Amino acid sequence: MPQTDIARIRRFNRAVTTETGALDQSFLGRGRPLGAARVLNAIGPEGRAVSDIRTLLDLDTGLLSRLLRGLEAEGLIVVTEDEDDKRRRVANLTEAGQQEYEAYEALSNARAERLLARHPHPERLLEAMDLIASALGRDRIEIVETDPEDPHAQSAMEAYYRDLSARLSMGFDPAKAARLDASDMRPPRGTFLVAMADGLPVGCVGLKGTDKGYGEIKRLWVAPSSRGLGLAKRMMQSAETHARAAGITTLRLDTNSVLPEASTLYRRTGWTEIERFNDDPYPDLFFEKRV
Amino acid sequence: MPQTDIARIRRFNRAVTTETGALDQSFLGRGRPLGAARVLNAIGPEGRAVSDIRTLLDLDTGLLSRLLRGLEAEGLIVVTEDEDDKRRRVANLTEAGQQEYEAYEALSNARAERLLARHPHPERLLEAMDLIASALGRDRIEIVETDPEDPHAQSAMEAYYRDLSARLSMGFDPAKAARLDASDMRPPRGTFLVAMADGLPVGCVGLKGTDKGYGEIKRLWVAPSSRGLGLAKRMMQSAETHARAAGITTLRLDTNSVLPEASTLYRRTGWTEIERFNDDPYPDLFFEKRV
DNA sequence: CATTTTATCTGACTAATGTCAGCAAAAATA
DNA sequence: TATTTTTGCTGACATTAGTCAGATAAAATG
Repeated sequence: MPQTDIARIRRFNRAVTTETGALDQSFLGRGRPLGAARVLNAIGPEGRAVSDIRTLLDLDTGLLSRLLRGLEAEGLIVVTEDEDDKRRRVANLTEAGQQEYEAYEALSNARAERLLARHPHPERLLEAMDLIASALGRDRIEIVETDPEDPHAQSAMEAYYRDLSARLSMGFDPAKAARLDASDMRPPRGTFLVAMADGLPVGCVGLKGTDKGYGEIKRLWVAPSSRGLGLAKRMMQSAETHARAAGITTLRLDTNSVLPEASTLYRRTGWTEIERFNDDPYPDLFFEKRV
Repeated sequence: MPQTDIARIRRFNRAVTTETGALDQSFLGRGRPLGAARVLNAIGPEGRAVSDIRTLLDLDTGLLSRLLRGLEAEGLIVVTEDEDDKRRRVANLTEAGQQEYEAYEALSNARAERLLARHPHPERLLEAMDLIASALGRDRIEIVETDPEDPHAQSAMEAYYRDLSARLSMGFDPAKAARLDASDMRPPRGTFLVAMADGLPVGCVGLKGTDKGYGEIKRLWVAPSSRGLGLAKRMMQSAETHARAAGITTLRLDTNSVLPEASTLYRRTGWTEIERFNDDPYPDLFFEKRV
């Protein structure tokens, strides 16, 4: 690796560690050791099981137990038995705990906000952050089955439509197509898969069940920050597995030649081009695959 | 700030803290507490004054003193008196210390290298890192007087030429122009200023002394990652100050209309367009300013 | 139902980090 | 030259973080 590349990464590391160091300092300003602050943050307004906190923060059982005891003594949390499994315990914020939690939130939001506010191109900065977050967490992208009307699924689809209308020169009316087939992309007929990276959607694909003897793949999308990581392939494989499980033997899809990456992917993964099989105005390429 | 922007920044923060946490873990693998490892790293192959280490790592005098004692006992460093100021002390790595230092370097380089290697667009990743490092450290950009043949100055100028030939459609031969006026951009006739952000050059400008009754501004460049921060303006102001100090009363410069940001800046900061005053083929706009 | 596993807690430590007062030598300043 | 400031060291502590070996109760397993 060239010397300057190393220097650039080093500079990034220094900048980022100073920044997180400064945030930690400001957290300490609230008079609580960092460990306790982190636990409070991990619990969050929804509450969280003790075992989850442990895996999340990678803490020793003893250490965590004592930190929880401390927060309890401060009156910030209550730890109660889990009803389903009485070995497990769940931590929840009290009224006072909520306030403390929000104070910490405000501290980090303020830093984030200041950073964005003083930057000439906030969106560029956010995109750079997305890119790096994806690069660092590439093996942490999870593909999860989601209801097509779930907010994450919706926001992924909206991004897909934005991308599409940016690439297609002709006008494009997403709202119409969107509502039409939501019900066909739910089990048991079909499914909708969202790729989640650390809580944010970075990709999606829909499997639509039909009565015409074949299933359809719809809305394959990958966020710009996560492209080139083979995510589309992973999602397609997952969709095919779901199709087989749903008893579908033939899959079809349509796409547009302004998205050459897509057709390349299809050709490389066993799809064959076929004649137009619908009268949708947007696509101009049609594929089929037996699964 | 919109909810999703916050989520994006949060995701970035999580990704980055897990990454630095993992690096810290791998540092711990060398059997030395983090504090000591950090001190060893701060000393570096060139050695460093104890007081500098203290401000760099923000350590208590007592704590640092003990950490140094520990490293000394391990035979990794020697701490000697500063010759100029006998109160101060300077830490230097021993043979064994160099080896340990390099082992730590190798650990972080390996992480950096792996990150770059597995990314589909390493250059995009590095640019994103530069952007973020600049955004985080924007008040840490320093303008320093540098010899035009210094490596930092050279690499800034090379970047300038790359930028220029990318924008100019016609061919461009930097080597010729480059060598010509290096000696005119040294005190007392002129100067060369480099904007340094945490050890890396992110901008430059040259002030060239001539015998024609005016000085010339040359090679104004700002790295893409640092654009929009008002750096060009700061560098120009600094160059003008140097010009006044060198007894120059009139400044001239040439530029090209393919760089509209540049001419806008000049017009806004008191420069007036004049007739062509040289026969250089590349520029097509000429400015003058009294200082 | 006996045994094993899981989830959590407690006590007893060790290691690491952080803080503070006081000291001594050298340098800077009045 | 007397005084103040700077630099770094040491000792004495306090706090935080991390580890480990039981102990207990509930759930899972055979």
